[in-house]
Amino acid sequence: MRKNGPVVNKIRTEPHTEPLYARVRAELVRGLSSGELTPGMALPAENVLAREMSVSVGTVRKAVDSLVAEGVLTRHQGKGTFVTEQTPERANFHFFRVVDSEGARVLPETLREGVTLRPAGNQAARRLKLEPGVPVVRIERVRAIGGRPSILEVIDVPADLMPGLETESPLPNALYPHYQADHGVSVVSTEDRLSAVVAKPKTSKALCVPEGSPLLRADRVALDLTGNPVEWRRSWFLTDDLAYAVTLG
Amino acid sequence: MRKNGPVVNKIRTEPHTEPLYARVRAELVRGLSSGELTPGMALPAENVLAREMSVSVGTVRKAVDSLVAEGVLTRHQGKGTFVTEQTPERANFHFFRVVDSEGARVLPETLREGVTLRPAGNQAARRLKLEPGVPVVRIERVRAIGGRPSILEVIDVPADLMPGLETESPLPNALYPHYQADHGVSVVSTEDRLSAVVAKPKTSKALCVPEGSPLLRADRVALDLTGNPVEWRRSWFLTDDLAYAVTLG
DNA sequence: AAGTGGTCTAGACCACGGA
DNA sequence: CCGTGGTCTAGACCACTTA
Repeated sequence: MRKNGPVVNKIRTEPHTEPLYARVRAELVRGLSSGELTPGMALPAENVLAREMSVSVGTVRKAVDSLVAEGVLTRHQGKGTFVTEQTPERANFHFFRVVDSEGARVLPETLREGVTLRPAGNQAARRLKLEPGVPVVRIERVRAIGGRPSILEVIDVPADLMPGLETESPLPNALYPHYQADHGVSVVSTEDRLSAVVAKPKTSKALCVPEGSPLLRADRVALDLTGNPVEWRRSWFLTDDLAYAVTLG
Repeated sequence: MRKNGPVVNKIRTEPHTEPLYARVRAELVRGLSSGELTPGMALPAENVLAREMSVSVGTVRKAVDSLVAEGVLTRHQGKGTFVTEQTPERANFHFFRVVDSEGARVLPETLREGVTLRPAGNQAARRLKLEPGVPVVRIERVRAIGGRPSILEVIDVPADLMPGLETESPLPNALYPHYQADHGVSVVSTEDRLSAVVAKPKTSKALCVPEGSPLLRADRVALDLTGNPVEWRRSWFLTDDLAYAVTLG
């Protein structure tokens, strides 16, 4: 440390300006959104970033820390920092919170699936922040747990966000890795609203249960790094042997 | 910085030892669990803690950061760092995730309540990590949203953890602040398992709905800072006009 | 003005991974 | 061996609160 070091930050001029690490973070987010930084790719080393942006390593670390905490970046000591790749494992671990009666995680398999292109309904438009009537890709799937049909999913995705998605059936089991790998769309968070409903003709048929059976309904919007909605999904769960696990804190 | 500064950490001897900030954190947690640090109390200033523990301020900050992130501590610039007080607002915001059909948060009021002392059932014992038969306080409440009975709660709490709780009826609307203020028990996280069930005689009567109506059931264990279970709660929600909101990410 | 947390720097050393 | 992230320090300055 210099003896009489004011040291720094002639850069910062006005008061009430945002912290430097926020700018570094914003710059990283820009790279991530623009496609300069793609999933699986290594970031420049922290000292390199620090030099390029004329800030100290500690400031870069603080910016990277926040993105690591959000799951967007992943650090590997000795190797580097990487853009998190949405693997099926990660998608299932983070975004598919179904457990059996003992509390152990379970994984689904797809039984049937249909993909169509259609205009957005009013509700879809509102949840996806689109104009009603804009084309969306609708995916309908029946998924099984341990061989038993247990989940019906009806998914709407803005068609312009993932062109050609409607031609890609059969889709893989986990959709978020597919969105990312084939369409450059990374889901980083979801907002779910859960309620209990009774099976109506359509759901009862899909899940092979009598009409009137209780089902857990999840109404979910998936968001990307910038908070843009990228998917609207309604799921009906047969929770005889299953539960939807969440932790708050 | 000294010219040739190895500087530090003669303290640390063995390899593979835990980081210093983890020890600082552990020390803070110890103070919190032991009651030296009580809710609402200000911590010693960061530079004081640093001097006392013979570490640098940055290391203290890192330890405090993690506890702030968990909601255990709260920083106020210019004033100090405080042990988070479980206010009804905070409890409702963090741990009561019910929204109306527009997605706006709603608050419940208690309609009826009964408190009894009884031996722990097998399931309660397993969820609370107790021996079966150990005394627990059971709280049963019917809660209303907008005047309509909407939630039935059956709550078991280890009696030795909160002596005299069974005599404190009527209990306040939010229980976690009460646990903390009157019994020194701070809930910092919960684990919920959600499923859909149909109303049985007891629940249908409590919520004034026909038997067979679909209800959202939440099976929750509340944990303190050290991960100890302190409450087991089963709630039945009438989700005609409500939903249970969660965000994943 | 004094005391607190908030930001930022510069530089040391450690632990890990790969050539 | 070298480059990477991980930990830690010492010290400066800023922003906010309180007296």
